[in-house]
Amino acid sequence: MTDVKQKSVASAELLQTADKLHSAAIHLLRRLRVRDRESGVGPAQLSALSVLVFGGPRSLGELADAEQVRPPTMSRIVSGLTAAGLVRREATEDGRRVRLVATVKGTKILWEGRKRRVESLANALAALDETEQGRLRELAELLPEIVHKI
Amino acid sequence: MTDVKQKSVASAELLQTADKLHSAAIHLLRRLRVRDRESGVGPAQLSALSVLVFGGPRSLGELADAEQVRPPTMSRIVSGLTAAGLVRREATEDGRRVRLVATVKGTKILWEGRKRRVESLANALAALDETEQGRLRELAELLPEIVHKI
DNA sequence: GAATATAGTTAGCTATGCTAACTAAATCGC
DNA sequence: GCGATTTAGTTAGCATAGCTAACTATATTC
Repeated sequence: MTDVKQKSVASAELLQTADKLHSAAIHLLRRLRVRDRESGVGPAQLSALSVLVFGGPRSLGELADAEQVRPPTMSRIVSGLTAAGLVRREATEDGRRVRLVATVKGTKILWEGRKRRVESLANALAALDETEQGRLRELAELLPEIVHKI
Repeated sequence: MTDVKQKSVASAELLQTADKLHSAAIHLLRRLRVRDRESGVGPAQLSALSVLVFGGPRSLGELADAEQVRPPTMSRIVSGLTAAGLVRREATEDGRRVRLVATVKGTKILWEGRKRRVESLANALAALDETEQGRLRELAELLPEIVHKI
């Protein structure tokens, strides 16, 4: 194993933690993508749609911020969503802004995908004991905060 | 909020957990991708490279399985890695198979990326108390098992 | 009212997923 | 031992998703 100089001291464990989270995130998404593909909606579209469904209507720029992508990227994601009839663009008083709203169809599709995901994950969780399930639930609560701070 | 019929009973909490993990994974990767881009190596390439560096040499098919992608996808990822001089293709006794080996340069680049990631994540973790840091470390151990079972 | 700032879109590049169809090598069956 | 089948990998072609640069249109500022 190559010897690498470290600036920080406490990094041996954090290094492993970071790598495991990174790797787990990659593989988790790959697994869930298989199920998500059944909806015919891409992962980025699904994630953006979920913000609109659970967080309510907002402008394209706000949605781009929430999803941590650039406006042109979100513009194209939204184009796909509107073409699929999952999101509606509404005009606002400010003629430059749009208000993006999830349609009934979009809301329904999102809930169905959510159901498929939890079925997949419930399968995996069934093999864990209750203590581990509880810890996983804690992690799910903790992660958004951490991600927000990166 | 739309009313959706549920097949399973215990899903209320699992539903939330699944969704939060999904969302956290998406946003974690988006954040870390910013740092990973400094290496000039894409996320899929980086992940495949990490398997070769930490798991040792293997064939393209094995690598595709490990990364849960189809052979053609892995074939292209490996092409990028070899073009960048990070991975070497070696012949085996079986003329159909290739042995993929991380080069010294590839190993070095991976370690540098790992360092950048942990610096980003250490920053985020600094805002957590030690109890939470410990729990996070435990969960990072748990995640790969779970992902494997999905 | 002209200059500037802000919100989104369009164009064009790269990377990464997929399936279908192909090549080449190994193995099986007779 | 030789044709048929199986296996490993590649190539071609399509879609999604990231980005920057450059553009349009609307608001705001001076």
